[in-house]
Amino acid sequence: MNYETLLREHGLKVTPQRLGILSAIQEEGHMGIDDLFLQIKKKFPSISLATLYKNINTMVDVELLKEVALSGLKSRYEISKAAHAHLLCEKCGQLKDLDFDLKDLSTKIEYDSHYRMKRIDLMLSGICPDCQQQD
Amino acid sequence: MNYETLLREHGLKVTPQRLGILSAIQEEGHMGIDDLFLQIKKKFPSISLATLYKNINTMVDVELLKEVALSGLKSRYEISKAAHAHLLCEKCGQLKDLDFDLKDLSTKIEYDSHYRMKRIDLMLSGICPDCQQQD
DNA sequence: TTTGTAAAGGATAATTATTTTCCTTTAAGA
DNA sequence: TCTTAAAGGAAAATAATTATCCTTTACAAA
Repeated sequence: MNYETLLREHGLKVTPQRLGILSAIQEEGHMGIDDLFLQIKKKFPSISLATLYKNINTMVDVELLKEVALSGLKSRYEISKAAHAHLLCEKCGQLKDLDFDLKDLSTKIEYDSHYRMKRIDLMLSGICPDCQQQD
Repeated sequence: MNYETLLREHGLKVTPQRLGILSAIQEEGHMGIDDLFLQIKKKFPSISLATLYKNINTMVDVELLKEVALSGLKSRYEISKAAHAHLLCEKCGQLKDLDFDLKDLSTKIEYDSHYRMKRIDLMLSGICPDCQQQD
């Protein structure tokens, strides 16, 4: 994926920090602010947490990133893509994408409810196979 | 609904503040901390915000309440019931239950993924019919 | 290229959100 | 009634996020 193009397409300036943020998120799939800050500091030791927050917010605003809200935990962020489901392990915190297309469901509920639908999120949470072993 | 029984069944003491919190949530369907605090102050002007937080947390811990996480907004809380979907209006903030049973879907994904599933949430968001008019 | 400028970065302060502490009060079982 | 562990309230402490202000930089127009 070309992050420079991605940023420009969303009307944002290309900066080294932004490129670093995007590649870190892409590499992990999803990241929370704190992990992201630790990760990004490896490449940019002087980056400010405020810069990270500002960039996350602007990228969410232009819908380059999507915030995944989790109950009881801080949000994670992912690079926007077609609506899909998420699977969270409540023990180890790993968040995975599920290959489950939500478009048809969204369209159906849009039709039934008369809402102009913007977004659909399906979140499953439980204990992953690895963590089940450890009990 | 009998809130005294509900509290006792979850091993919690019955207090006037807790009864007030539960009936406020039930009346509205879902509430965030701040609205809940305003509402509950009508009946208990001296209630502390810390008390509200503590009660919400304990009731979530014993699964009497469920936290509904929303991206970009503070969480809402609802009284636990069978897994159902939610519909949020991004403009007016109203959150509604959708009569959409998620059990079968959860069971299927549990089987496919080998996770021990604890929870499933389906959240749709968009603009409600009323707010569409106002544009 | 150079240059002008709006936007981005970094440090810090400020604000907002949530939790903890500590003392008083109360629910509920003995 | 008592007893006591838990709950309430006020305030302080901590965590999370945003705003401010000055410096630096991306980038487009000359």
